[in-house]
Amino acid sequence: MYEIDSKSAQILDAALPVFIRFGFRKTTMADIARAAGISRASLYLCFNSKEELFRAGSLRAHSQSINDVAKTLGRSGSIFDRISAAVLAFQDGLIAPFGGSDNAEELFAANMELARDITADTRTRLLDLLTKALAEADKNREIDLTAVGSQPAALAALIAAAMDGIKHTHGVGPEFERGTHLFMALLKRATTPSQLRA
Amino acid sequence: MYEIDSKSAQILDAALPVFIRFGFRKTTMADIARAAGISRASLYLCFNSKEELFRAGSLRAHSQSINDVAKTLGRSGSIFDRISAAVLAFQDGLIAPFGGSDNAEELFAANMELARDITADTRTRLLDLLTKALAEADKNREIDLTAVGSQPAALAALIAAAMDGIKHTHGVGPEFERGTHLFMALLKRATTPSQLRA
DNA sequence: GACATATGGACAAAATATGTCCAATTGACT
DNA sequence: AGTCAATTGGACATATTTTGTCCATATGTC
Repeated sequence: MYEIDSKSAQILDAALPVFIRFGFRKTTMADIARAAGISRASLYLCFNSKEELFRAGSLRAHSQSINDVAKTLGRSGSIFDRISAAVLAFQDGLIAPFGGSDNAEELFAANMELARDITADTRTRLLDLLTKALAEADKNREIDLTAVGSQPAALAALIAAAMDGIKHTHGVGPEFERGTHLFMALLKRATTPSQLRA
Repeated sequence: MYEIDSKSAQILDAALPVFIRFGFRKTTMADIARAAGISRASLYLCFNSKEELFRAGSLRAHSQSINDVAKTLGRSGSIFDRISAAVLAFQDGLIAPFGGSDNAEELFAANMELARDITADTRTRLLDLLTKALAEADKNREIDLTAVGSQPAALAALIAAAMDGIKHTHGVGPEFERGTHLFMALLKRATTPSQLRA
């Protein structure tokens, strides 16, 4: 749906570490051009402004992450293993690169200012993917949603919300992973069909 | 000799991490004021310009380091153990804080531009301290400089030069420490008075 | 040669930073 | 309450940097 030629992609890849290093505000188009090994004039041939470039970068990162999620959900394995791996992949792609940076906050704020829609769209798509995966697992009797009186979409929303909360309080390190696994274990136990339980 | 009131010191301590994070060029007086928890107006009461502030910071760092060197050389122990510890202390104080930063190069360049004299003075004082320590050890017969046909000042200069070289090629990590120890072992073996040798 | 693409440099306009100033505020001390 | 010194936000002119645009000139590629 979104097309990005290889030149633009190369520029965005070069721009990311620059934004991480300096933050959005202190990063100049000259900084990015230098990092990408091209002239400032050429840079403006691809992106009309720093805002546009940043949006493209955000879109690229979000697209890659949601792509990873779809791919991960499509693998074999139990539904919760796949969801767990997918959610971790999502965080790895979108959050981890900024996690260690002093400028993470400022960059996140810039993203909310300039690319809120992209972030919102991506979240919608994430929920969609989770919902579809849950619905299919429900149909296959791998899980039993009636046991918790819920619908796939509602459960998908809960999972995403819980991930947000865990990320928020536990950070993005290994603690996040542990929290995710625990949450998934709870979810698995709660939705295992009764005839399969011990 | 150089007086710095506690307020200025507090400001400089707050400024250091800011310079490390953004580099000299991208750091603004507003950034520093914010980090120090004071107003920009107050900041200008202490330092008349960013250059002056940077010089004061450089002076502070160099003074602290040379102070550590003097203290370390004054301890008990063999002359080479003391010199080794002193040189490591010098590097730790002056280089290590910047070592990990992406902006180390730019900051070093800024220092050479704005505070070359301070750096040169400090080096002179370092050589002086080393020279005095070596001369005393020579007088005490702990070492025998005639064995290598040298004078304290010349040997001190060699040590400092070697440290520079080791830092330059080995970096500032644990490799620097290893290189330093090896060099000191060589030096010790070479200058041990013959009547004490195996 | 024709063509598309990249470049350095120049440029005005916009945005930021610098350094200075002052009236108002704060808080400690008498 | 009154004095004093220190700190502040905000205004300000100036200087510097950044932006976004343009073009004449390379630098290949077909």
